Amino acid sequence: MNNPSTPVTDITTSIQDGVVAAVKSLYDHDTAAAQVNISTTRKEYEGDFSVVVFPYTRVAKKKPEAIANDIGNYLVAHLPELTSFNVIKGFLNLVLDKSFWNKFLLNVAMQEDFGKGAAKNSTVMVEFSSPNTNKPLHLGHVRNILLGWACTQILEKAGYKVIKSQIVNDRGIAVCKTMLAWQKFANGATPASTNTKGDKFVGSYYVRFAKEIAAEYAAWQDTAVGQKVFAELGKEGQSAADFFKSYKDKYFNDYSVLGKEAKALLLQWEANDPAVVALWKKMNNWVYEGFEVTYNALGVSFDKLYYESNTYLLGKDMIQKGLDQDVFQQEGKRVFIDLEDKKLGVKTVLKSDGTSTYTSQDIGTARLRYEDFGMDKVVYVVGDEQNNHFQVLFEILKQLGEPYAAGLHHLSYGMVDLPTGRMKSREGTVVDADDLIAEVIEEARKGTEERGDVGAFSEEEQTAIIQQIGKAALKYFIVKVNPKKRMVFDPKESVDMQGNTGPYIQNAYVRSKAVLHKVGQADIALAAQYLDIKPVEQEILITLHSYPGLIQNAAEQYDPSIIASFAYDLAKLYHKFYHDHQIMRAESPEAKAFRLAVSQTTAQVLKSSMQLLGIEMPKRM
RNA sequence: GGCUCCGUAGUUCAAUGGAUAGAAUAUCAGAUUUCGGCUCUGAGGGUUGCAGGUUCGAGUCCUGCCGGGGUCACCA
Repeated sequence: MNNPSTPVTDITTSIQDGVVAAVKSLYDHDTAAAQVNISTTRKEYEGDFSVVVFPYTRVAKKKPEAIANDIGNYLVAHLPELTSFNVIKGFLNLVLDKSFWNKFLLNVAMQEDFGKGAAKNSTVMVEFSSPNTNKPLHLGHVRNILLGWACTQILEKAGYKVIKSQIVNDRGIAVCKTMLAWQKFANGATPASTNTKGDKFVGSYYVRFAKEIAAEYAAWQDTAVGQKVFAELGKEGQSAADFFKSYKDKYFNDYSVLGKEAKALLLQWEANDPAVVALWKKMNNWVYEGFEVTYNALGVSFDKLYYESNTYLLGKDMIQKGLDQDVFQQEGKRVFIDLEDKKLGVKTVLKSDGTSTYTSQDIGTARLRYEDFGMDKVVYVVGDEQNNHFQVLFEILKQLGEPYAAGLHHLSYGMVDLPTGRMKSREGTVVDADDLIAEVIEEARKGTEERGDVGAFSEEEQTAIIQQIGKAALKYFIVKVNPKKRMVFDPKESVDMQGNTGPYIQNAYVRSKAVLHKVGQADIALAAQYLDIKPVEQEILITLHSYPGLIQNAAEQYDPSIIASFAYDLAKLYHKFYHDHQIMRAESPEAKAFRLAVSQTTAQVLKSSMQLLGIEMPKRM
């Protein structure tokens, strides 16, 4: 039963196993250890862990209190770590020997890699960020990136081999619109010549195209052709404005001069026209340079990049395989899958001209990834508006019998709203990622200067600390929310330093480090003799004890918010501990040594858990 | 309309089917302070959208409503 990642130390599994044995021995009934309901004892009762015994009333045919007594006696007799128990209703509260906690702290929690799960011999690819090359990153991407990054860190810590990847949407009509606008209106300007960040520079031409075509469209509406179209196709009683609003796409395809040029560019690109491809490469590289700056600011990186320009034609052989296996149906050149029975509708995978779709691309890309890495799990970090797409994709890959099909997961997250409502590009309420990062850092700078407590450091150190604080505020604010929930991002609250925030946790870390710095390292031999563990100290130990299990939970559920709450709880407890107990002038040398060990471990675990969220700890604040 | 996710203090968020639903923030009251701003202590604040059901036990599971989001493309 001894899992290498959780040696003797994981007392909860010992208790669960003990309960299984007790139930077998007392009532001759088999239960699974995982089914044993165990939790930490609530503060108002005596004990460390509690077992809920209600589930055994049926097999024992006794009152819950009697069962709890039976099992309690059995456990105390069989588990040396247990000293006593008490029973309240159906709850069996178990009291552990103080030496258990002492040993746990000194022998287990203090280990450098505490929390690290046993190697799982399983490779998981996490796909996140996955931007378009015609738009700079915004607040929505920030949530995606932070969630994705945190997942990679958590999975790695849990014992998986992790590949960080993104697929760049670098082709298509939108990209051609941007290129066209640059050709027509830039006069050869570059990011360097205009001193503009590359992605912003390119993005501005995408916006420029939208403006130009809107003007073109408006002018066309007054022409004889435009009026004729309205007269012929406009519905009874429909205003010209309403009609032309709904006619926009049709106009782009059938009448627009700019639209025609953009489409011609796309055809040239697909035909590998050297001049077009060269321009495309040049502009995309500007974008990548810009993205790199933002990724660096957020502290994320990737192992493998996929480009849609390389993958958009993939998947045809998979489609053929699916046709051979009768997974897909065909109608002329069009290939589709009928998933009505799964309530997922009918999805086209190849269009009637035989060209690819989003679905076929993703089928091909999944296969390519498997050939590249042989992973058995893939996590797609993508917004919840694509739930249907991924359900269909996963179902198809399953029916095709892909070996990794059982390990596919869509980490679907909700949109980020502003207090004023949804972000809308048309109304200019989109929060730019770079602006946001700059803003939180600026706010951190103001806060730090007001308190004036980094004055002793060099300019360089101050800047580093301020950046760490600002980024922590932003990252923690976003990642503490359960991913699947739509969240409200209040810029004001995001830079708060008080309460349930990143800087608050950083503060606990800095405080514990300062204690160690001032008072010295823990004397382990001396600390081992301290058994009069105080309630707050005990709470810290119980919290630390839960860390490895929570990492596994967070990895299984792909939910970084679990780690965020853990870090906050630990920070809060440490602040309280610091407030309640003397360290330097502790009542005994043993107590002092023990409290230093608590401080040291808390510092290390705070750092470790925040690192899982992509948050750095400053040296001082 | 079909499918799906969400609905918890004023607000933003917690709560492996377990004990009296918790934090933060805002508010109020004290304390402290050169400050209406920083810090500390405390208080109030809830029929967990509604109605049923399952269970020893439901915020959590099931059914039906109500409200909100998303999605129902030969776009990506």
